Amino acid sequence: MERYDPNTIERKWQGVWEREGAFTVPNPESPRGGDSDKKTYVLEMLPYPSGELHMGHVLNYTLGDVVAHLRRRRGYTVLRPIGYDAFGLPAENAAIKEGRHPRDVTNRNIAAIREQMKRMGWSIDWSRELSTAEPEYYRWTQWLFLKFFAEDLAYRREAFVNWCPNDQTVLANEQVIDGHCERCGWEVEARSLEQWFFRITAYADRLLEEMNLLESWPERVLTMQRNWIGRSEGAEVVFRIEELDIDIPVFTTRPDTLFGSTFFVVAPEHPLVARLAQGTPHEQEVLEYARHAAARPAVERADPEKEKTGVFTGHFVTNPVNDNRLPVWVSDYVLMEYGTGAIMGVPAHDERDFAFAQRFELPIKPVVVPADGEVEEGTAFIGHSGDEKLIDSAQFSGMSSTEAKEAIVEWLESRGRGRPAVSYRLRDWLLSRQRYWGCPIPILYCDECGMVPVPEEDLPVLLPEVEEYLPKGRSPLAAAEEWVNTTCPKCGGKARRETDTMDTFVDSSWYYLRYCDPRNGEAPFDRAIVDYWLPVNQYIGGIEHAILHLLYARFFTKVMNDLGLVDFREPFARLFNQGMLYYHGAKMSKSKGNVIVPDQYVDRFGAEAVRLYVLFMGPAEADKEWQDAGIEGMFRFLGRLWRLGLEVAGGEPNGVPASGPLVRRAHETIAKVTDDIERRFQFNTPIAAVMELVNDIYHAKDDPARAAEVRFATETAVSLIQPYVPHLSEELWERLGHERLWSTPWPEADRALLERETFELVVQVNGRVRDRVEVPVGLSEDELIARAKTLPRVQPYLDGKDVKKAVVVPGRLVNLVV
RNA sequence: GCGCUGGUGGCGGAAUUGGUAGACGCGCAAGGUUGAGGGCCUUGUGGGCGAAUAGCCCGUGGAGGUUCAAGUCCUCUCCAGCGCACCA
Repeated sequence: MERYDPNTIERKWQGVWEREGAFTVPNPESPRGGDSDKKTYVLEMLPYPSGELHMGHVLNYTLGDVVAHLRRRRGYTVLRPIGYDAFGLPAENAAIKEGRHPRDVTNRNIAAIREQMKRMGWSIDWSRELSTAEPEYYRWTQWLFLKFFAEDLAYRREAFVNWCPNDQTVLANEQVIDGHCERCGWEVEARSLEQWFFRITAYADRLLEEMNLLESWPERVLTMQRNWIGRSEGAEVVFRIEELDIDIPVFTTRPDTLFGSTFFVVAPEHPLVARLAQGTPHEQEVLEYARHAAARPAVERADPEKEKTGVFTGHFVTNPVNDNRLPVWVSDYVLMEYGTGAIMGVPAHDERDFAFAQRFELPIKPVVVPADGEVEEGTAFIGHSGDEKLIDSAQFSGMSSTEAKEAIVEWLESRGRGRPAVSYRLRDWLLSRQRYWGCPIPILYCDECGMVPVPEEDLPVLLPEVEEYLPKGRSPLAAAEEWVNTTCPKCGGKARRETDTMDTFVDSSWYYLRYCDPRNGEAPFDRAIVDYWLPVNQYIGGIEHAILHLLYARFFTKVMNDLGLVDFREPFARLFNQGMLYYHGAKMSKSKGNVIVPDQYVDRFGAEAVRLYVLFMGPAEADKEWQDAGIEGMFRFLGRLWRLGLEVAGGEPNGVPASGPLVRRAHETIAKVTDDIERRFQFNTPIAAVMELVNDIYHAKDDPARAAEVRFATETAVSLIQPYVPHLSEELWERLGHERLWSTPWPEADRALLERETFELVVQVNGRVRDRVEVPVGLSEDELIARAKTLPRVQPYLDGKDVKKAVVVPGRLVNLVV
């Protein structure tokens, strides 16, 4: 018999698909009238072309491929594009190392990845392929930036920013992990620099509220985003320094504890620090402390375990609720970036303030007590119920915490000393980078006109050629003098170009829209086409993008909705995070050197054994350990299916309508596979189900009387496994005398055949299984109990005992309680 | 410290609504096919007692509980992974 030769089969069908444009999907003629109920946009996160495709990608794209194939065969028009997140530091670093242009490195990597993807046989519409580093694409990234700029959603300001001394560039907050650069692991410094920001904080509430528009997102991703946004309701309370005639507001979530405030703290970076220190005996000490604190590494400063530090300024603020004078301190446990950069110290009810008060022997004054029970000694009493009672708080004493919050803020508001306020942990998105390989920011600086956006018709602002990519703390673009020096489009005078480039997360915040209309030269996309395809029905990617990419993309979509560019507010209706792959007990990563590249396995077992194995390994969302032996099992199964297919194809095509137990098994398998993929998003169990069917067929295939059954069941197995192994199944389908399985309607389970005439009744005595017996369906409960009692293996347990109770689960079991 | 997710044979895992624990695959063992090996086909394979393909007992990290019935629900606890963590 002809051997199963995956490489020949795979190459053959990949050629056919390409020639026939099997997975190319044109946009609807009139997208506005398109039936969006019959479309599916399946999207996987676009790869960063870092060199090679690894098994994590293989899992990601194979998942999407199964969904796409199934959807197509169920009558949907499926959009399934691919592209490359092509700008970014790794290509630039590789370029520096190899002495080549980042573009060459990137294009070489893209070519390699494309080759690998084609070899895997994914059903991608290659006509929509895009790269974010091509001028045809980044032109529109710049265009969008200008739209944001016009709306004041992109702005420039001097700010303390995260600076990575190794990569010589700034980082967004989201790219700093435990005070270290996400990419290279160096300790991040705080530096005050002029930088570009997107005003994502203006959308904080909508990013929270509009989560309810999402159909199906993992709860943990939503939680992570909620935590990241960190919305806190509270009040702004204005304290006053009489002798300096200045008001300092603070933000607090606990206005009910205002009477317990015994000190006041401002952040070392607070703009009033210098004035507070001026002329006091503490001046030198304060300024020294502020300078020192600002220069401290962020990691060290942010460690809650370390002892609190701080200095007294010599000044006092007046507490607006009781006119108490509170000493003003400077301490680095107060952050300039959150709230107002100043706090009221309430040591009795805040752990951090408690620690500070203990360190500097400041008074601790409890003003809230539990409704019942005792306060633990030596800690701050927080209280979470809201029922806690106020004491020593003037007219508010006796109120519950919840009542007092409202009453005190109201009282303050009536005196102009406070108001309700909301604070967020989320900061504006720092988007400028001092690196070469990114999208240039389309802004000019004119001596006369100031900051001037590049006119739309002058886009794209192309990346200039430079000699040297090595970062030196300023953008390498600054060296391209001819490019930097230009004329002002407003006044015609001298102007200089912005030399920073954009964070690559800007590029990937809208790529899913460009796929809809990738060759549009007039606009980033046609609105009607985008409105037809979006939202993405199923987005698939790694959990590592739970915050960064997904939050940014949601933000971009909301802004574009406000600008009238799109008519939806959330880009991704359903999100799925596949699990991480481990090898030899560790997360696969380049630095650990345990990345598995598919090629070696594709060479030996074919792409389809690899595709099958990544899905068979376990639940798609779970982290899993790659095992070489596992893939051999898949190869064996495919060989088994191959031989079965050839054997059946070589037999008589049987026109007699098939019936029998195998036909029923086939229909049960159809129901299981369809339900598992479509409803349960479970990909491993359908494979097991088809394997079971194949095993059953093997037991019947040598009986000539069952040839029709065997043929039907075999064809069903081939059809059901097609989304997983489209090449092999296509080949067998052809040999079985059919054409184009990829566009053959997905089989439907025959309800009538699923109905059974008998079932196996499980008989338990006192909850323990004692026997099983095949009985007809439709027996009454009493009849089932009677049948159960007569069973010889059950009888000994009933001997001489009364059956006190009998529980019947229809169609399943009888439990006799004695 | 707080939050989330998970813990099932030698291994990866299945068990969908509280109803037969261990599907399917790997590994291992036996038989068949074969000149041999590989491959393929068939059978067996959670643990214990047992000659047994007779039967019984134990068994889903641990301890309790609810229930006729618990891998599944509840309480406590241990372990692992992930997220957050001076955010007022």
